[in-house]
Amino acid sequence: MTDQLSRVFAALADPTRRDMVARLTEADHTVNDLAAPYDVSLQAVSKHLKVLEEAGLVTRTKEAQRRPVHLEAEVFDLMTRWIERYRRQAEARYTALDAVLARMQDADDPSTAHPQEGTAS
Amino acid sequence: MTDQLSRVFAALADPTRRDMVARLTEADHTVNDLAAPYDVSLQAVSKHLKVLEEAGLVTRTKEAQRRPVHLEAEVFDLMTRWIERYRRQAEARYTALDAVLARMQDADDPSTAHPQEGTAS
DNA sequence: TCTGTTGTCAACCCATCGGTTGAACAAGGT
DNA sequence: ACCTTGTTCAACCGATGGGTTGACAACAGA
Repeated sequence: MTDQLSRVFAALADPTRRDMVARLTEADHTVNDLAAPYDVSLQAVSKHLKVLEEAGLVTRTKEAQRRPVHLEAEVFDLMTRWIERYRRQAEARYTALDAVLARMQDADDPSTAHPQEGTAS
Repeated sequence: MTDQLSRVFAALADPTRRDMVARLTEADHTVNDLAAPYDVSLQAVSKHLKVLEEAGLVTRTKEAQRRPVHLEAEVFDLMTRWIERYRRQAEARYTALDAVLARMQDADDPSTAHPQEGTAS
């Protein structure tokens, strides 16, 4: 799980981290500030922040002894690009190719099983 | 991690599973079919499929002894809704409030250090 | 300089994840 | 009734994830 896209998805798979991100859209926050609503230790929150940071979702600038956390919204684009790309493709298939697929399944031939690799990056 | 949104994000945090989803946008596939490009066991792929299914990303209809896997693209909306909501919020803040923030920083007064709390759910 | 605040690092615990192998099951084809 | 094909279940393994506690670093203010 080295690529950024994976890290971003993984980061947002946690409800606490999603909530943090949501709150960070309103304003920057210090770690303490950010930790307040959750009933976990400050260290746990610090870990969450580290995950978000490694995903590129937030940055921390050290300002005196407090490190305000700042949201980097551009990373969202990484996800939306991925999602939109495949969603559009899927939708196209469901609408225009509906009848065609039905026919293809009808003509399904196990011997020519074609794993369908395509680009599949 | 019980909510669907978390499950969807977690499911897509794995490159292999993302690749499967990508390929499923082109056409439905059987498990064998789907497993072909990867050099992991068939059982591993079956597990991945289970994860995708529990996230609501795919459905399997038993047809004869093979279980064709079908992509459910609507779940994508769940993510895009979440992402777009907060991205728009973040962007609004970055653009409209840019100057305001700059001025606030300028007038920065240590005694009124204002952690910027706002509503902070 | 001593103290309090803010945050991180380190070690540990337990649950989950992604992978394996081996066995089982279910539905055709012959 | 077989055997083959397609797929899943079960048990296990090492790595990772989210949580804890305890110690420590860095700076502000007295």
